[in-house]
Amino acid sequence: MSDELRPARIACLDLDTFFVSVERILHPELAGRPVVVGGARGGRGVVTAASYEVRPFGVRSGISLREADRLAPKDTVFMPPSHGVYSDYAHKVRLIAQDFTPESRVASIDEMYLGFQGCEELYRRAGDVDDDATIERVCREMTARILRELGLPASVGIGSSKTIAKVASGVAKPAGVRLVRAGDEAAFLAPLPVRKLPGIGPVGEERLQAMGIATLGRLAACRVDELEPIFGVRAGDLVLRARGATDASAVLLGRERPAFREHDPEGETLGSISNERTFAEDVRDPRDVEARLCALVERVCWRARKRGVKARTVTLKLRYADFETLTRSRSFAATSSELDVLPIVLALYRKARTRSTAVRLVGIQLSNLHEPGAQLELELTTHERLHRSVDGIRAKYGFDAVGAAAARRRDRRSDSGSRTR
DNA sequence: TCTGGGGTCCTAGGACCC
DNA sequence: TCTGGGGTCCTAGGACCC
Repeated sequence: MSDELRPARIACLDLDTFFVSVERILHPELAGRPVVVGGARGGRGVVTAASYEVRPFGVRSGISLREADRLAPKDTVFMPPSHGVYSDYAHKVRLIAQDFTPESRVASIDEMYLGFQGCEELYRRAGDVDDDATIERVCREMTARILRELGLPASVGIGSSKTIAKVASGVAKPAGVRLVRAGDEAAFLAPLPVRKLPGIGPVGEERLQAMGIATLGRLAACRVDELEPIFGVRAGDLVLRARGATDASAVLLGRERPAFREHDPEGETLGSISNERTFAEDVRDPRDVEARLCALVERVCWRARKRGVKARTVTLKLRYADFETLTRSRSFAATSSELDVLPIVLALYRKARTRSTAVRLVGIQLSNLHEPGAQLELELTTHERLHRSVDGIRAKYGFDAVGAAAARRRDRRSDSGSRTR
């Protein structure tokens, strides 16, 4: 069979309860104990990862920490996430995976796709006649090595498209490998609930439920025009994928997630940069809110400069205590300086904050990003010179080492006197 | 279920231009 | 004499993913 006709062989490598697994490496005494990563017990956030020990009690990622506290056994350990450490481990996993195939795409911190078409000869042993079984064996060797060298359990799904591989990896958990052979896709998907298909979330699930469609088999039998009112232009794609079709992205593995993209050769989209913060307690005083906005603007602008991009649009996000959420955005000449962005953000905020209700969350997003051409030293504005020196210090000591927001944080700490050295 | 934080992509109306 | 059509940008909101 030629390369064009041979069905793609794609593996989805997914780390099991990744954040929990890393915490257990750092804190071996957590092994076998119920663990929730997300924040302090009863805090304001949500669960980002729950160990298998607490799942039978209904604790899963996405539920509030308060709810998790109510459901979980008393000896459950709650801990805040340490994202920097998780990134380090994710990187080590990627290096191991790349030993097995040169074709890989990072999908998120704990998930990647691997292409195996064309590798079969490399891995075939004497007597091997079944290439699917060969790749399945290789994937088991890969997860065994990740467990042995890093201590991280992982699962793998193998199929003819990213969708099939992804769904199969979910079925394989925990610590399993699930192969779906070419031709078996529709039968594999049919009994699964619609929610298992990437692209169908809580809203889509509910709307399908209202139409009496609960399984992917039923969805696969739908006509596209029946689903267009619900899913719009995505209807056709969803039906095809529910039928197990191999989409165009399957062979090429698609693009990397823009969050992990270095830059964009075509120059059409560079994604966005955002930071948002839910306050430990709702904030009523507008000046306090403005101080938090200032810190967020500083942070996103710093990240933009690190990436070497300038933004043409800023979006303010405001969530009141009663959860009413609004966004306000403004476009302007491309910049990556908080000295340009902050006045715009403050004007947006003062206009948008029409209620006296306390504020729960603020967020800042930079979008409409552009890569400026190389600049001569002489062309740098005063602002840009200032940022260069500040960012140089941050490169050594981190974001919080210097800056207006950092100064205010230090003030607050010494004011409260709660911090001792 | 009193609901995080980082993203992507889609929709839809209005402005503005040709 | 109230009237076109297409293209593109801006703005606001929402679904979804991990």
